[in-house]
Amino acid sequence: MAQPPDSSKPGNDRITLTEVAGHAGVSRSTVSLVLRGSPLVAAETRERVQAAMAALGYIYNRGAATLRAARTQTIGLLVCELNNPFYAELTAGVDDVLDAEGFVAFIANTAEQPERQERFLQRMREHNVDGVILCPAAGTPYDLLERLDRWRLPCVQSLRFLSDRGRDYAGVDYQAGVETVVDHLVSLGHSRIAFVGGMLDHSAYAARHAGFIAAMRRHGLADDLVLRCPLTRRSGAEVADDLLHRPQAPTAALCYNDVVALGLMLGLEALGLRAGRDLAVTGFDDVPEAALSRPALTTVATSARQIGQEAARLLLRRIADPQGPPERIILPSRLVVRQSCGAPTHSTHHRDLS
Amino acid sequence: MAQPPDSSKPGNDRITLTEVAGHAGVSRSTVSLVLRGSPLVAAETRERVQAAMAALGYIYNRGAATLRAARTQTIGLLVCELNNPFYAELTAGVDDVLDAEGFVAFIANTAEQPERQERFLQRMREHNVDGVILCPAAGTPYDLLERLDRWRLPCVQSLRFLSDRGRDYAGVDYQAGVETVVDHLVSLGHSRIAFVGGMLDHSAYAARHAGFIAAMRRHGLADDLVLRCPLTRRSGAEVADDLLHRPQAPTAALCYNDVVALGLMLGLEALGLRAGRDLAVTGFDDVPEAALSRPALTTVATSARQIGQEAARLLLRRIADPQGPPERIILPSRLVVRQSCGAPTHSTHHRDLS
DNA sequence: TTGCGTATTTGGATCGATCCAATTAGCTTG
DNA sequence: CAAGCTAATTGGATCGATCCAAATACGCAA
Repeated sequence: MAQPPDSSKPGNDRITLTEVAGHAGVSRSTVSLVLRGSPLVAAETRERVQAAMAALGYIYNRGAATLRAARTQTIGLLVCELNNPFYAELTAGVDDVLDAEGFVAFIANTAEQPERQERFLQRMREHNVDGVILCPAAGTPYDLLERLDRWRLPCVQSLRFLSDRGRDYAGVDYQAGVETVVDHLVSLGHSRIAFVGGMLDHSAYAARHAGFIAAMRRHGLADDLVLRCPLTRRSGAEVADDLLHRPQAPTAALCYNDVVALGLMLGLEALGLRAGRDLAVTGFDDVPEAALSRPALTTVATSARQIGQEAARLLLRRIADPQGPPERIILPSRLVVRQSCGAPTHSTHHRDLS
Repeated sequence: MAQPPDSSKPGNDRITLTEVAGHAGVSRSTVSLVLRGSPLVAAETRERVQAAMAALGYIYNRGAATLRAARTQTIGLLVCELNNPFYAELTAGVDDVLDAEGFVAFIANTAEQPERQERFLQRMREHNVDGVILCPAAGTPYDLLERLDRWRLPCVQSLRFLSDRGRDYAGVDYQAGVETVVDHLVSLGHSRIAFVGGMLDHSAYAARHAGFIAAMRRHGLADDLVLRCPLTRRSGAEVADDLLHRPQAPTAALCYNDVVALGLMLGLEALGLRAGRDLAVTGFDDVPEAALSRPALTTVATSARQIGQEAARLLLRRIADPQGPPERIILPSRLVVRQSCGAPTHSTHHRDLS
């Protein structure tokens, strides 16, 4: 209460490069070279400088460096729904790669709101990030990519894209994944298959829908049973009744993702029905709970963490070489057959655990 | 191939404050004042400057500002397992509050590795963050907090703490939560209750364990049935057999968190047993899948997002006033009774959905 | 000894903002 | 009308690093 708050002036005691230089008996410039690992400086000098840095507790001031140099070793990561475990896993993958390269990421949850996304991008520019990884929010204006170009801000799109022509992208082959599911359902004897879920328009929806259409046509089946609904358990459950009480009720429901599929299964149960017996149900993503539900959910596994890693690698490459050829990395997905599609399985005791 | 790459020099075309000043016909200093919303500048001038900024597409260079001013409007967020949906939700909460205040967060996944945590903290210092939110990795050396003090780096601990004496903290009342569960189990007639799960030592484990001990003693029951195991579904499942084949087998298992509880239920099933009938099982966290399992899991709901918001609010307050009194925010938890503890419930059709 | 190439080190200018003391403009008021 | 006051604006120094051209040291051949 009586102590003067003078001593708390922020940052007044920070060691600078000049002080390190004084302590080591060399010039500022030499210390700077050591800092950046230049081969120009003699081994003996380097050691002396490093000792001085350690002795004084020197902390590199990246902000000061940024003012003169071009790079900040910093990127922005914009995801559309951070609370979705899938994106959390992706973020962890990004972090894996960045950590190894000495980069750090600003995180932002755009919550599917383009204006929030826009605000965050401006903020990233103010902070001078070297680039961004972007999962574009639904409704993102189409000129965003050109604006990023004009800003000279390297960008890797992930999971979704506004346009991937001539641009870096890391994602999953949604279309092939959905086609595999259709093929599997058809092989089990289904011909009336519904595509369920997905409300917002973006490339990830378009790709899955295209996969559905393509596979159904390939098998000569009707491809017009498409029910759009929000990606929540609740709406998945609500769709059950609607689905079964139409003139030509489907015998299988291929859901946009696991969340909707799990909801649909609950909805069936509430009607006294059972997935896999009364209606084949499949999901997409292979979230942990998919293995856990009863019946366990047939779904498509996508490796979120790996996608994050690839996206980060692509961005670092793009930052290092802005002129290089664009790359698209499309990871395969994998069909995981469980009980919800009614396929014969061997034993309920051999469930996969995490 | 033949075009000169000269035009791609990064950042050579960035508009500076001086150029804005020229365009608006005022001095650098005035523009700077406008930028910081100073009341000193006349309304007419302010508008002229703002128009100039808009016309030229000026982007504030926070790095340059940081060099002179104290603040970066930047914080670090260190979580111990980002892939856990709980932490993802927390991160989203932090982002909510920061976004509103114009701050951004660096994210890092320490993956429970103290050395990774340390590396990241150094990096944060280099980037001159105004403060950090820390969920300390298990095994963090106890002097970390004092070092943070010495560095004058404001820190809010969240979910776990090394020490909360005289320090800011935002978390959940784990102890009370566990006690509520014990009370509930006892009210259902259980007296042999096991505490299952948790391998690493940190405050979040200690608090839950203390809650177990306290409540069991209060009821005059034996408190020595404690099984430690990693927090995965698999180890939860593996524990089932061990649990039931001991001399005085428990009739209830209070699990460290939902993941272990869900695993344990699968383990029971593999033995031909059923949670809620052969063994009461409870969890902690109320992750989405808890409502979804069969039987649905009795658990304790903690509001991750809200904790993130509170942690961010605390940190912003601390940054604004480094000398202010420390605050501890302990959010209550809420018992959610479902079927896995064998309590009578009304109908299986009234399941909560997300 | 001189000249020259290579290896190492250095000082001054610079990046783009903020801080601060000083200046100018515009009004009152005695 | 000069003095005094407030409101608004300004230029120079500064933060802590990097860049770059120039200086220095050293070894070796002519």
